[in-house]
Amino acid sequence: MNTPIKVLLYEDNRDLREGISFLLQATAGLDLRAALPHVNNIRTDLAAHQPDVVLMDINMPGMTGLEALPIVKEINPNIQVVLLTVFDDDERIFQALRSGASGYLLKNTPPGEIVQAVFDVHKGGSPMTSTVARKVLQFFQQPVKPIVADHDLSARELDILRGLMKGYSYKLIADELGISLDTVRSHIRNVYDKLQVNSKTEAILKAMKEGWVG
Amino acid sequence: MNTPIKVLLYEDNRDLREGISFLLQATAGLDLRAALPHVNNIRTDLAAHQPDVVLMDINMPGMTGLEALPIVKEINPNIQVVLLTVFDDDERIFQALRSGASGYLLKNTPPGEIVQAVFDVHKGGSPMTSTVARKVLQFFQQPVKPIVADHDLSARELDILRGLMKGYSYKLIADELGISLDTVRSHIRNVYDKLQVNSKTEAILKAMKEGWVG
DNA sequence: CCGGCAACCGCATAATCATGTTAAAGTAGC
DNA sequence: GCTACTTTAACATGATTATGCGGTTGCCGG
Repeated sequence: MNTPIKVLLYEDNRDLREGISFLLQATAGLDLRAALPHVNNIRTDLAAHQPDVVLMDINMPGMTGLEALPIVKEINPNIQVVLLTVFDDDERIFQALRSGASGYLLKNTPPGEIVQAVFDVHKGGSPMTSTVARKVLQFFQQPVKPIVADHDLSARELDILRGLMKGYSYKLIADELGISLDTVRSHIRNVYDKLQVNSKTEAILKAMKEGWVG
Repeated sequence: MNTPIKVLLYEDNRDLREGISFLLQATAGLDLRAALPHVNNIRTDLAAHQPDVVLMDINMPGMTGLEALPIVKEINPNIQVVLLTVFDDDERIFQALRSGASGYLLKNTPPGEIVQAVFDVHKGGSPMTSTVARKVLQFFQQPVKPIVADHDLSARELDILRGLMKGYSYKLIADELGISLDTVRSHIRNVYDKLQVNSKTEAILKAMKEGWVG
């Protein structure tokens, strides 16, 4: 990999922009194509500079980095975008990640690591401030839903419900569990009572919305 | 934060275990309580050492780190667990994250960073090898489903399907759309054909799985 | 020991659903 | 104009589901 990495920087704060620019320029292997104060001409910028990596502040006058991100990924999904921001609220982070950001650094990140991050994303990594990473992880762990509440369903009744949620007919469920069709009916009746519904569909929808099972 | 961080290390490979142990012991601010070759007595280990951070290999004789992880989080969710492994397959990673791992390092991580990772998790971060981080991010981005494709369902057919997904009966759907019961049947028939299913439940489940639910 | 509950089973009836067949009116494209 | 597809609709039959009203076993805790 001898060709330098083409970088585009967006940052409205002049001091910061020039500071980071200086570092990027001074780093071997990087080719800073432009350092711009706003992202309003993102399309022409991209066309003109064909960057490999875009470093982008979120909060800028005019279009924000969050708005520009989908445009970048739409034009060329191979461009790696690293967001640079002072905000670490969940909403912004997840929106950024969903839109295709490859990295998310807080502005208190040491300059050296910002440079490192450029190399990181370019070789397939995802530089993240540790607090951001933690938030992402918590997203996976949260499936420990707060409300495992009521249920009231017995083990067998859950078996039956799971059957329903697989799209099975009563007969199939009966076969699967090795019990009689009438018994399945029996259980289903009780499930309906407890869930306060009166059809297969409602039961399934409720079960899914409620989270438990499946 | 003056009290040292209490660390527990699990690693079956002797050389590695002793290498990491040495580093941890030599680091100010860390208190390596034990370095064990297997995780089979995890409960008593935890009780005896009250660690703040657990470094754990995944592949060990007897119980694996992946199996031990939920036990650790169950006993004390405040214990930060960092997994240390040679595997980077999606399955393992996501299982680990779901089970409550706070960090996930590949074994080619430089020893110095492993030590750094201990401090990281302890102060709320989530050290991750960059390739792992990337996989995690891709998880968020994938909702940009490859195919919004086929459907093939007409506008009216979608109306009917939405009715089903609200748990409505044919009759209710007919009323809602101001058409006859038989017409609803007609549409449903076509929906079933196009979705390759043959029951309300299957149609709903398929519709949800296919994503265009809302 | 007994009452309560989970799990099992049966029979019966009405409602709903699945499916076949057929067909008219409208819209769109060739 | 002809073809294709959507939307509407009717009639019919069998399958499945929803409910009602019974039962018999066990097991558990008071």
